Amino acid sequence: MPTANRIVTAALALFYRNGFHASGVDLLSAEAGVTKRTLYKYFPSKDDLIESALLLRHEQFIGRVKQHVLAVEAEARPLAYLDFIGDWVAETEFCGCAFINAAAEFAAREQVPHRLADQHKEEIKALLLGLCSAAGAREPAPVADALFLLGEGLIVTSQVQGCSEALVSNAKQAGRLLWDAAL
Amino acid sequence: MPTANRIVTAALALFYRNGFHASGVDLLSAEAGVTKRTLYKYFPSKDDLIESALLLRHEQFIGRVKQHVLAVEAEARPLAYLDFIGDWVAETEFCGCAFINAAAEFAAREQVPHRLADQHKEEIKALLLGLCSAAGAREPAPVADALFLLGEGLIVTSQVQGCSEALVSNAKQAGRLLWDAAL
DNA sequence: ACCTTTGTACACCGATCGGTATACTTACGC
DNA sequence: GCGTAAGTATACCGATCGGTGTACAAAGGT
Repeated sequence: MPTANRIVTAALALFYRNGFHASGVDLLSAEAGVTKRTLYKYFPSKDDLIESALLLRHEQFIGRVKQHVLAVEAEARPLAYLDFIGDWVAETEFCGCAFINAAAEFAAREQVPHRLADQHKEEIKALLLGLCSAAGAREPAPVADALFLLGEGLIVTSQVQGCSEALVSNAKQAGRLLWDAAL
Repeated sequence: MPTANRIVTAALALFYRNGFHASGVDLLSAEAGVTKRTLYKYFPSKDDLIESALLLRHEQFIGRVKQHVLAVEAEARPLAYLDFIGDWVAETEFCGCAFINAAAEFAAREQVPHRLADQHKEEIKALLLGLCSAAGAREPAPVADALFLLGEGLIVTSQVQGCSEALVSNAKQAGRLLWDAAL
């Protein structure tokens, strides 16, 4: 694995687990198994590393969710999105959504991490809208938004309180009810 | 206003606007109009100040939501919760939920701010469950969870992407549909 | 009148922050 | 075999971090 990728991968993991401000460059380089000097050869500042880590996360995440929803027939894809979120929040390494965390730590909308979070969520919403439309919703936008919001709620609640099977199940049930009403 | 209250109020505002790690003690004391020395007379450490600020926030927030939902008849209270969230996220000073932000910055569950966030959300969920029960839901728990998740989704999405009228409206519509189905 | 409390002003502490300089090793291409 | 690029090791930079020591001004209670 090329050095730059090793660095950004390790950085993403540490940022995700530890937070952005709380992860110092010394720790980042140690975690990547490289010298601070090497890290700065590839990423001219910590801000650049944060940006690269979030871009990597975006690609990874979008890939995972697409792979999951495209594995089922078109009519089931909107609800498969909630299934995906439900599986994700149950993972032991789950630490919330990296982009929500970024928006929380970089509160100003103009800050790069916050803007990346905005774009990431926009892409997820667009994907979900397409799925709802293709699955035959009469009005795709309202149900796509509703499913998205249930997913976001599941993400942050699992982050704050830990994953609860009952909550995941209730979220899916609500999603099913909303989806059936949207056909 | 007593000095300690001035400090914790200013601290809460700054933490909420700026984040916890990003708000230094020098800035905190300046914002409170008080010397760093005075700040440390009332709060032996920054961690203590964070804890006090979050406790204040909890009291304020629970008070506001109760006041809002109790202003309408019992049958309308579950949906009035979503109305409250919808109004809140549209405020210009809105910076997300202070407790979700705290859980994001203090990722480990054992950290005090994260634990306070857990307790805060638990209290909100209990309140909502009571409202759903009193309003005549056949099974209060699933619909209470669903309304809660829609609210949490609305909070984080408005934080990341800014408040959108369409999104708020879609959240309320989904809530109405879920609530009608729960009677 | 006096003493205690409350707060100010400000210099200071060690540690850590993001980031850099210098000198050295290693490996690979031509 | 030699030059160049990649990476290491380590010491260092100024700034800021959370937190403290000290000396002094005001104000209130008795």
